[in-house]
Order: sequence, then C-alpha cells, then structure tokens
Amino acid sequence: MSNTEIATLLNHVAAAMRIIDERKYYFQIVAYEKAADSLLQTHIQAVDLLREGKLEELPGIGESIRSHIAQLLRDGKVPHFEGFLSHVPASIFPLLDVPGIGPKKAFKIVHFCKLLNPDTVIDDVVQAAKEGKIATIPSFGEKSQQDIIRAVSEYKARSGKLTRTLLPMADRIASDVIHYLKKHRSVQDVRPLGSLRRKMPTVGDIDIAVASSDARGVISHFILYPNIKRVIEQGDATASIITSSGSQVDLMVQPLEAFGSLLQHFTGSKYHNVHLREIALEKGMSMSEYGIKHKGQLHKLAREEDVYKMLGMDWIPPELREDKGEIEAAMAHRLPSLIEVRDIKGDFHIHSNYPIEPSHDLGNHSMEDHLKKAISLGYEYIAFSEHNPSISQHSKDDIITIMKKRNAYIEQLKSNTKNIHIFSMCEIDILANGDLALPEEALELLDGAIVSIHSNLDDDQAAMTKRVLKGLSHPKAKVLAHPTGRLLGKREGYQLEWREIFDFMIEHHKAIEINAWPERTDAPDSVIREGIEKGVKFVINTDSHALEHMDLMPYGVDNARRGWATKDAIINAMRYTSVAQWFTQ
DNA sequence: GCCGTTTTCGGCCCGACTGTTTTCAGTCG
Repeated sequence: MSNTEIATLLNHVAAAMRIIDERKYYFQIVAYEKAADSLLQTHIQAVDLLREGKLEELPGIGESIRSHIAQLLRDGKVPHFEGFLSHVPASIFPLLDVPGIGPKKAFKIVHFCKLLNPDTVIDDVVQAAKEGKIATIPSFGEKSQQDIIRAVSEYKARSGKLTRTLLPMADRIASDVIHYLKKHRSVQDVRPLGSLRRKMPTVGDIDIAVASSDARGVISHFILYPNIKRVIEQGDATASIITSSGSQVDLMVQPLEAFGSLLQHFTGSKYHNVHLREIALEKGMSMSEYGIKHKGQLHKLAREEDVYKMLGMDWIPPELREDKGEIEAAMAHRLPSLIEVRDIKGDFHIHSNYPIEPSHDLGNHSMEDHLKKAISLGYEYIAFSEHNPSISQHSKDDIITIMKKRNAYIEQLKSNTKNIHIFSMCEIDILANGDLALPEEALELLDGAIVSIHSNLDDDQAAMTKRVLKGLSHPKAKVLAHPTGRLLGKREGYQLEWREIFDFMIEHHKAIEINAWPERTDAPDSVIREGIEKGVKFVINTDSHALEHMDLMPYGVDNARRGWATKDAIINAMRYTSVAQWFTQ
C-alpha cells in the first residue's frame, strides 16, 4: 500500500470526523490531515520507514497513527478507521476532489439527493443540479447549484492530467501576470510567492503579492488581465482568477510598510506558518499577513527578515519552509548555507550529437557548441555523457571501435580547447541483470560513467537495489543518474533501499545525480535531504539534449536547496583538480 | 492525535471570501 493510498485513507477518516462532529474531533482531524501531508511529502515508502522504526520520525506521525498504519499494512484494514467511515456514505469521497465541495456539502448533497454510488456520484450530482434538486437542499441555493455544475465541468476537464504545473511553466505564467500587474501605476513591488517561491517541482495555484497603497485599484486592474477565463473571487485585499490556460492565480495586496509580513504569510508553507504562529503565541504575540501584534499594538513589517527576527530566529530560505526542522535550526542560528547557482562549476550530463549510435536519444548540438555554452556559463569543466552505443545493433567489437573513435575525437577537442576542461563520460544503461551496457575495454577509455536504469522499471525494491548496486560496483561508475526514474505526473518510478545505496555511495566515493530536468527533479528532495545527512555526495546535472537545456541548471540547484544541500556536498561545486581526483578514487 | 529550551499534560494559527444566512457556516490557503 503506497503512501498516497494511506494518505487518502487518513484524509477520508478526517473528512468523516468533520461530518460526524467537527468540534469534538477537531484536533484529531488536524492531526490526521497533517500526517497525510507528511506521507505525501516523503519519497520513502511507509512500509520501509515502519520496518526501520522510523515512521514516527515523520512530522505529525506519533504512536497512535503509527500503530494504525502498521495495522493497515499488516491486515489491510483498521477497525478504528472503519468505525468513522461507516457513518458516512462512500459516495461523498469522490466529491471532495471537486473544488468548493468540502465534507459538509458533500454529505448534504449525497444525503438529500440519495446519491449513493461512488462510481457515478460525480455525474449524478450534475444531473441533480440540472433538475433543480440541489437548490432545494437547506443552505444551498440557485447560485450554489450553478457553481456545482461549473465546478464539476472544470474538474472533469482536467481529470487525468497533471493538476499541478511544472515549475518552469508556472514561472512563465507568473512572469506574464507580473508583467501585466506592473502596468498599474500604484504598484511598488510584485513577487511570485507560495510553492513557486519555495521552488517546489510542481506548483498548484500561482501566488502573487503586490505592494501598493491602492489595493482596490490593483485588484480592479488584475481582473481585467487579458488571458483570463473567469474571476473566482474578489475582495478588498485579495482576488483569484483562472487564466485561459486553466491555471489559478491568487493575488494579495498590502501597502509597502506591511509587505514583509505579506511575503512571509503568502510564501508558506501552511505548516511552516502554523508553527511560526504557535511560536509567536508562546512569546505573547499574534502574527498574520498584516504584521505582528504585541501587547495590543500591531507592528507592520516592511522586510521579511524582520518578521523572523521579531520571533527570535534567522531568516529562513523559502526552499526550506516546510516545517521540517528549519524553524528549530533558525532559532539555534544553525541553518545550512545552501548551495547557489554561482557555486556550480560544471555539468556532467551532456548529450551531444556525436554519432555514438545509441539505443536512446542523441543530442541536438555538437560538442563544440556545448563547450562554448559551458564557457559562457562560467564553467571550469564539462563532461560529455552520450548514451552508450546500442548493444542490440552492434557487436562488441563495433562498440569498442565507436568508443575508441569518440575518445580520439575528445582528445583532439581537449588539445584544441582552452578555458575549460573536458571529461569523457558516458551514460550507460544498467541492464536487467545489473551488468553495464558497455564492454570493459570501452569503459577503460572513460574518465567515469553515469549509470542509470532505462528498462525493466517494474522490478521490485530488493531486486532493483541489487541491480543498481551491481551496476555501480564497476570502478568507472561514478554517478547514479535520475535515481528514482520518476516522471512527474506520468510515472512514480521505482523503489530503492536508500540506506543500502547511501552506504555504498559513501564507501566507494560515488555520487547520486540531482537531475535538473523539470519533469524529473530526481533525486527528490526528501532523498537528497536524507542522503546529505548521512554524508552522501551529489552531482547536479542538466541531462541536456540541446544547448538550451544547459540553462535548466537553476532548477537542479533549487531542488538541491530543498534537500538542504550545501556546496560541500555537491561534486560539481568543487574545483577542477578536486573533481579530477574524485574520478580516480 | 501530536508535541515539548517554561510543559509527558494541556495546550493546539489566522484570516479572506462567498452564499444564504439575519449573524454565520463552509471552504480555502
């Protein structure tokens, strides 16, 4: 049973408790929801955490929920959960995915209209609305009836698609809106916030903050944005729209003197903010997007640093604001000094168009072009890492010939190139049996190899771990690329026994890749964080198949920062001589 | 149900907006 499935169940139990008696169960509800979020945010499966006695280390999971999950994984069900779930029809749960419908509304609809089939309830509720039945339910009216029809239609239009947007696309949408907002004369500052500012790999709603003394004017301007589908809501200081591309954009406006508080509030995350406000309470303060109240007086804060300072802690980089220990670290003045884009001195994962005759895709541009680009990025070194020659279409001797020729080409390139160092690498498939898809004689020609899984992705965890470790055991294998194989919104990827992988990496001086490709962002931040704590080294690579892909490096750095990476944990933040030495270790 | 540099008991964030309400419930972030 996956973390996603367990989280869904916990959320369902919480929803049932809200319906049964929200006041009575209030703190259990909050606890269950937090535990569910916590499970969704880790890439390590609950069953593994449980086996290692580490499930309770997840924030929001204590003795009680741990034992329920243990029972769930053992027996497939938990009587304590079933007790709550039996009080509500199962047909309410699909409705909870429709924006604007929460547990209470879902229950009323299902109860009054007698819609009891979970498989058809989404369509049934639209039918009931069209027949005018929804408007007759107490506390519902004509408007809410129409809202439900529209909400379901929007929900169905995007079902099956990625409901969150990849970070670069969200960046583009945000910058269009920001460009438009700046046209309003009262706007003094505009910033993208929320998960966009925290650099999450996928972004839900796009949050934007504006500093202005004319909130109404800015909001009137905002809702006239040209690429708009509809206005969701509009108030005195906030508004939300849906763009024609289907993205929700939330706007908040505050005067410049309170902008620091707004930045802090709107950046989140939810649990980071909740934790900060609890600390404020302990200090006799109360904080919101308007400022910090202390002894009856509201202190408006123009700078975000001052919000944290007033609470007695250091400013926290947005990427860390997930309530995963960053607040404690900030209070102790022990926040890590995170890696930055300017620390990056090279890129190891570049697919040029050199005719290596691979089974996977070749790059679009020449090695020479990539070198120029690397120099323009200020790199000290670069590694070429085309896929190995196809083993199904070449004999062993063919492959060795191709690789010798490539090696000679790279040697020639080296002798003609100043200002940057070149490493000769390859991205080599780890075959189903754990062997590398390149003969020994060809491997010896390389400075090092990137190894990765591209086939038989459904091996189970133990088998996949064994396979990866076997692939990594060759002395030339230095980097494990995109180590979970996930593609955001498309596939989950495979599971590895991370502790075993980490130990092996440390002992044999190898590194795990942080793949900057936005659809991958692989390793995931939770894996990076745990690896970093153990002392594992990482490499941030773009996996470029074209020149412009080399510009994706900042997304890799973002993800490394979310994993609490400092520059001393990143191989390609080291100087050339150190990297060259690392290749020989 | 979780959690701890005042606590293993007694706390538990803060606000915006909408619709159907005459003063608030539900949803969202």
